[in-house]
Amino acid sequence: MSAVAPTATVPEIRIRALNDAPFRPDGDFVLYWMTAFRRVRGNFALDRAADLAHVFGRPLLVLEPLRCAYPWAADRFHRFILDGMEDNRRALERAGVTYFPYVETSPGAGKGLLAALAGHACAVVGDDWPGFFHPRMLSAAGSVPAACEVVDACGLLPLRATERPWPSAYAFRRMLQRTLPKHLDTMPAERPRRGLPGPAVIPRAVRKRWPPAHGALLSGQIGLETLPLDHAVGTVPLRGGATAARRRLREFLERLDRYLDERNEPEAAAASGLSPYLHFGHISTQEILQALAGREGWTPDRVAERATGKRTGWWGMSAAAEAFLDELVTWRELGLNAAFHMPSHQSYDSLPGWARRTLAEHAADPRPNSYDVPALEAGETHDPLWNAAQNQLRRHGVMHNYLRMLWGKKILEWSASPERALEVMVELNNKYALDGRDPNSYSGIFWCLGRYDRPWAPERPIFGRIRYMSSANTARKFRVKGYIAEHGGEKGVHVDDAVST
DNA sequence: ATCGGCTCGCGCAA
DNA sequence: TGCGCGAAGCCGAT
Repeated sequence: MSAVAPTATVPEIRIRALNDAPFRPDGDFVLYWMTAFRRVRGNFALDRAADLAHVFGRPLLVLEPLRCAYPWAADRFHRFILDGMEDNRRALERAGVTYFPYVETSPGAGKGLLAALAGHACAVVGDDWPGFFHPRMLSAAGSVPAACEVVDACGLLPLRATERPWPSAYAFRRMLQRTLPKHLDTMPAERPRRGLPGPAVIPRAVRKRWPPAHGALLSGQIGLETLPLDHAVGTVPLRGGATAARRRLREFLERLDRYLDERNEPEAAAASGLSPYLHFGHISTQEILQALAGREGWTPDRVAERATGKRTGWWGMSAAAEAFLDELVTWRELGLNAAFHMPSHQSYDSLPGWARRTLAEHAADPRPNSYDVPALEAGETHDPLWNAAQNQLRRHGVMHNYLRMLWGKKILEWSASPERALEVMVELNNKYALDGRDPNSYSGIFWCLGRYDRPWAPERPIFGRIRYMSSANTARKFRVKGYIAEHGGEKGVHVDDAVST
């Protein structure tokens, strides 16, 4: 099927057919079903849909749906996604592409919309994403009445460029250094293709049953009170969408030199803060790499010949840029690799053998401190640094990178079993973190339990040979007083937060 | 302040 | 088969 399809701009390896239905050249439009890469720039899936629309001489219709009944659905995620939808609405309007934002108003209301539109389409193109509910959703989507394919716009390395899960960042990095160069010269488009026929006509019956979301909902003039969400989780004072992502990227690059020495300092705003935007697909790795390249005067021919697996020296950029790229590319795509190749990556059994063994040997150790979920959730433990980190997560939807590790280690220490610790981490992270439910969130959580890590001595209670971390040592190594003052206790609540609840 | 040792499994060189 | 090496650690010795 893809033999008749043009692949001028999108590499074949990123395209996957979900069924063997033939293209329908006399369809009314090509449908792009946007669910993971919620952006118009740097999006191979949108590029592919636009290529097909061009070939068939038909309009492109972009459907961006938002369900309300997925696990942990809550105001903060809805608001963040809606911000992005408003950006997409504007950008597609400028490009002359028809945009259909759909926001479910009751659980399951959106069921049937994709199939109904597919019935009129030359082809359906969707987002190939290995995390959360996507794999199951995509395998069901193959039954729509049209040719349906999904495109991998996850990162620099196509998911299908590897054939197995990697056990360590070091080995994965060495593979990347060998493999990435041949993928760096194919970049997605910087803006949606112009000049396609249009507008696409959405059938009346479809508009009637699934009315497009009101502009005032996207722009925030209408609130989320009427939607069936967990309103108790609250919103966060962070704007979503591609425009905010781009602004954040520019700010980050202005202070990139601080990244090297200060990214682990809880009180320094040295980290990129891009994780929520990457999670919802509001910005692409390629756009970030291009911005770095511009700042560093870098071109792909600067990469080293030898693949050593070392963290620095391969890209041929400044030390700070390379440290950031190791997060953005090595660690992020390592998480995607796990999600893609290990359907069990969210289950305890996917931990390495040595980790499960040592944790099992200490499963019966007494737990001097233990807290139930409500106490943890509210940040009411004996540990002020941990409480501050948890409060930051609950109120802001993000947590400082270094403290995120400590946060997980303490949950292991305070839980009745490592399996229970995993459940609690997943619950709190997915409930409150904007980048929760991301493959990277899972690799971060599993790292706390030994994934991608090695055993450490001495063998300790509860942890066994799992790497141990303590709040006392963290306080010794970094400045944390201001962080605790800012996020600890009731007076840490900001005006923004008070407004949001 | 800095250093080594602790411990396991991998991937590569031999 | 051996060996070097690893997301951010910890602890005690110097």
